[in-house]
Amino acid sequence: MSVRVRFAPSPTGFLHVGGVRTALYVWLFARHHGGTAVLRIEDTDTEREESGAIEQIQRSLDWLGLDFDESPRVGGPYGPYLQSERSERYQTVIERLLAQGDAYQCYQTADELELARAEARQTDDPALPTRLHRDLTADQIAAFERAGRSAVIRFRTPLEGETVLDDLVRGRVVFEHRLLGDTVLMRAGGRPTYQLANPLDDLEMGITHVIRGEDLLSSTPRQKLLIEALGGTFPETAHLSMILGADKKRLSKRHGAASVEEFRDAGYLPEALVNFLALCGWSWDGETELMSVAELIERFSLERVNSAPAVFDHEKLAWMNGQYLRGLDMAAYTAALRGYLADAGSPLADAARLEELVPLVQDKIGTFGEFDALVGSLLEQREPDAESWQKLLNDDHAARILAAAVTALDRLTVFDAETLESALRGVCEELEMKPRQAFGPIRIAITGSTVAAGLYESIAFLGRGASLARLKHAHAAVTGV
RNA sequence: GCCCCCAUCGGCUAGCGGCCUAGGCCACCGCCCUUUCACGGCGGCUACACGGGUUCGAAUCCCGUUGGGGGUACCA
Repeated sequence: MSVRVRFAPSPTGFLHVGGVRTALYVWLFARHHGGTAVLRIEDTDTEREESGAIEQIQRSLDWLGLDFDESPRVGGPYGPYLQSERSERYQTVIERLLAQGDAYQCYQTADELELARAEARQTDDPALPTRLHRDLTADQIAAFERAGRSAVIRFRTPLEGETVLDDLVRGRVVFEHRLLGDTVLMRAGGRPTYQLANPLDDLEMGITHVIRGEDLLSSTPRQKLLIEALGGTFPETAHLSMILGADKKRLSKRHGAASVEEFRDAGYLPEALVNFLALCGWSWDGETELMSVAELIERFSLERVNSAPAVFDHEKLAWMNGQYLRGLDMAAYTAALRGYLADAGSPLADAARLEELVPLVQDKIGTFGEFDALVGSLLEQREPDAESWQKLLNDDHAARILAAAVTALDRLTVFDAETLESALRGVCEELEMKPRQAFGPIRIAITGSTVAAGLYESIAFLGRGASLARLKHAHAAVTGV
């Protein structure tokens, strides 16, 4: 049987790293097995839905290169892929469950429920409050209806026995039925809950493997029972551990979880994020770190997914991004950089000589976000970094050095990095100074900062006129003229 | 409270009874390279949560404790 897996986010906001990791594993699993990756949007809770969230999720997946075979956008044979458009199916199933006696109306008010829950805390039957209306007589139902109460539909969970789950990453997990409670399948307003829509859609969409976060592990037995009541076979499951923040707390939207788009905006490459996330909870041989998407697809397996939670390691991601950046050829680097700058709204995106700067920065920066600080001043005239400039002004040798540099560079007819190097080394000899000492003021004069790309290359890029102008400007500032 | 999951260096992890005086990567600390910052190279630091078993032998299996996480919604 062909593998069919799904990623089923709810549109409550942006896609964060935990969600993406799940999406990635789902996608890798599908691709590895030559199966089908489905994207389904679980928008059963209109209250929590955020407008634009679906588009944002789709955009993030696109950026990462996770193409889903069936989705709200591209459609597919099992659509619609928006739960809000599948209402009649849920209604049909509810009627069937009611007729079978596997579901029933529950008329409890919120207050009654809360009271019952408070009382139940003292007993050894925590699920009791959920089944108070499980055996209502026809008269009682009629009375509630006459009183104008509306009912939710609950699943009649077996009171005895247990459900065993053989999870692909967690192994055997056993749940006692008496602790499960009677799940609400349909809200009073007639809209389904996740507990109904999710497993039912999995069944109807022919999903073979459910790959999702561990936060959904405890709802699994209820879903399995429901599917079995419907005569269906519950899919295999793989529950992934949570991704934690530096404080070991679960990463979530309200807990410092970065959205995919934040990584894009910070200058990360999608390939790097994918590689990194793949390794966040999975490993191939424990040694190999850098893997292309094709390699990930070939090597990915649920068996090698780690069951322990993982702390999101920003440092390592940054390192990995640098590895990817350094591996790009000049054309690809330029294109990616230009794209990044354009997205960031930087005027440098249109710079004609952008490509010439690639050799100056490629080995130095870990994200495109660092590009501007390093060489931005070579592309446009800017105010120097205040701290660096102060350092220049405080340097007793600055005036001599800058004067000598102006003289030396003024003589040059060829203005390439090599010529500049020998000329500047000549300056050092003339002044009897170490390059370390002499180049500081020159760098600040040229780039406006103590931290910059290679000095000779920077000067060469700037060109004779601009370089001399900057050196003279700095000289004037230092001598107070 | 109750239920479920998890537990190897600071972080990500390898390890599925002897190959482990525990390997790789990131970070960190030295040194080298060097025009700053980086990159790169070399070296170093540091871990099997604890207590009981099982076994000739345990990081690896079992039980307990502790700690962390998740769930306990007419959220997903």
